[in-house]
Amino acid sequence: MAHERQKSIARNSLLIRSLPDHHVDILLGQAVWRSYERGETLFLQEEKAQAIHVVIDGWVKLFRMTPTGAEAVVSVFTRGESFGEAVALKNMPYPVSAEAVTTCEVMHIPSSVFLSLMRRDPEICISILASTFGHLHSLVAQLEQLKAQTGAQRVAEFLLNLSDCSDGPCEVTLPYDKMLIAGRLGMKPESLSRAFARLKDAGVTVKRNHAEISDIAQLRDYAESDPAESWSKG
Amino acid sequence: MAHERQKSIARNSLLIRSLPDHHVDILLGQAVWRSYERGETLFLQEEKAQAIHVVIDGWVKLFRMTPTGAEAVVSVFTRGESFGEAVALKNMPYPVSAEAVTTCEVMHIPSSVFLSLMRRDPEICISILASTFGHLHSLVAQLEQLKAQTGAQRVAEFLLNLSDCSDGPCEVTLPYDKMLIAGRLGMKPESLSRAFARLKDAGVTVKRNHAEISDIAQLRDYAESDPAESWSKG
DNA sequence: CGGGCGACATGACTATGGTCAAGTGGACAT
DNA sequence: ATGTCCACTTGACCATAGTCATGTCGCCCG
Repeated sequence: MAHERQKSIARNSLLIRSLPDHHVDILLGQAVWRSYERGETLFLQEEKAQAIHVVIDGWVKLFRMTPTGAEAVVSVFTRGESFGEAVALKNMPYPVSAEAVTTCEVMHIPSSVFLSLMRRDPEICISILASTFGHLHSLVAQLEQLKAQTGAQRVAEFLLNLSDCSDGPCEVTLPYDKMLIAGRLGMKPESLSRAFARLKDAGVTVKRNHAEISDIAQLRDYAESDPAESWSKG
Repeated sequence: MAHERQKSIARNSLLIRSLPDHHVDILLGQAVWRSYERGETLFLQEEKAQAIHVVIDGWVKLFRMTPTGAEAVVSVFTRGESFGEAVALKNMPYPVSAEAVTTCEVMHIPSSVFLSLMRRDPEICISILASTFGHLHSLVAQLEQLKAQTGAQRVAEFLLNLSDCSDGPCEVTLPYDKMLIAGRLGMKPESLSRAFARLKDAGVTVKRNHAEISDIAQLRDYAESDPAESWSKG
């Protein structure tokens, strides 16, 4: 059963916030609300999708198991973010598995509910397309990063995304453990450690799950500089 | 103006093929048909999207320019494939640029046409979501490949995707030049050369734009084997 | 026919990042 | 307190792939 706090987070999610109130009430009313413990599975790759998922609290990761058993993290979602839209509405098998990274609360909207609302009001499609586009865009950005940046630069961007200020010094808290951050950024934990070490030159100090950035602008320069130039003199 | 051959390719595209005939006729009737020369730009990153694009013939690449000027190829489309669906319907700026890789023909469907049809028949949303899901899926697959496979393995998968037979020997023609293949697979042309050289051990011979595979199954084994094991013994 | 250009191949060198192995240090339970 | 577990760090080593330089081949153009 949903408390008001949970419903309000759901209302503000990218997926739902632009819908008219009477539709939102129907969606929230028919949704399934669940808690997951750290490590619990939400669904597995190849499973048939039957719901759209909205994270209310905590963190959830999407990942793929490669044929050789290695795990590739595709994305990590938190409060207000949703996933599975396109898959659920087509009743297709998930291309990824989902697992709770921390204790978390998730709202599941059965795709049938969404589908019947869509028939009544096509505007809802646009909401879904908007979130789906968001995912598309973030995957494209990840691809660009993997192809064009070094590990340390990807870590720099990761920190920049966490920080809310736009210049000067800043502090950020790492939202989940470093093993997962490494996975999300396409590297091994050892490499992440070394990337953090390198970022010391760019004014970043990391202690526990806390990072201090001495100058946001400097870090941004580092993240976007050409890997070829200016490193030798490190 | 569209010939019948062009219209028939459009009808068979993933985006359009599941729509009812009377809608398809409207879409094809209002589409803009254009030819592009090799190197010509279809649209630029950050430009506002106003149409959905369907490739009728030739090859089109989507790519991003990084802040440092490097180019990251996101995908390469050919006959029957469409792109820009989610972006166009939200009137958002393209996250990528598009360029003709060969001389090609492209059909542009103004998003207004799609939107008005959607209001009449919500089923159309599902078609759009289906193509969008396809793109999402292929990006996820690319991410997994980049994170979990070596260059030579990615080349092997690329060849496997081109081949239509499922075992035994096989010949494939490289669909566009090696510089672009390298970009698509996230490597430099030099590395692609070396990757092809390595694949000789896996039974692949490349001459010009023609590749001979002595045994599809063997190549598949190579593509999915664990990078860590079995390589030292070259 | 010869010159030049661009795609592609190859060699030498370097750097990024994966692997393995040995630590450190915090959290938690007994 | 003390031991154990696990995340994390660090060092040594090596494979992969980027960079730079050079060389070859095919092609277009005069």
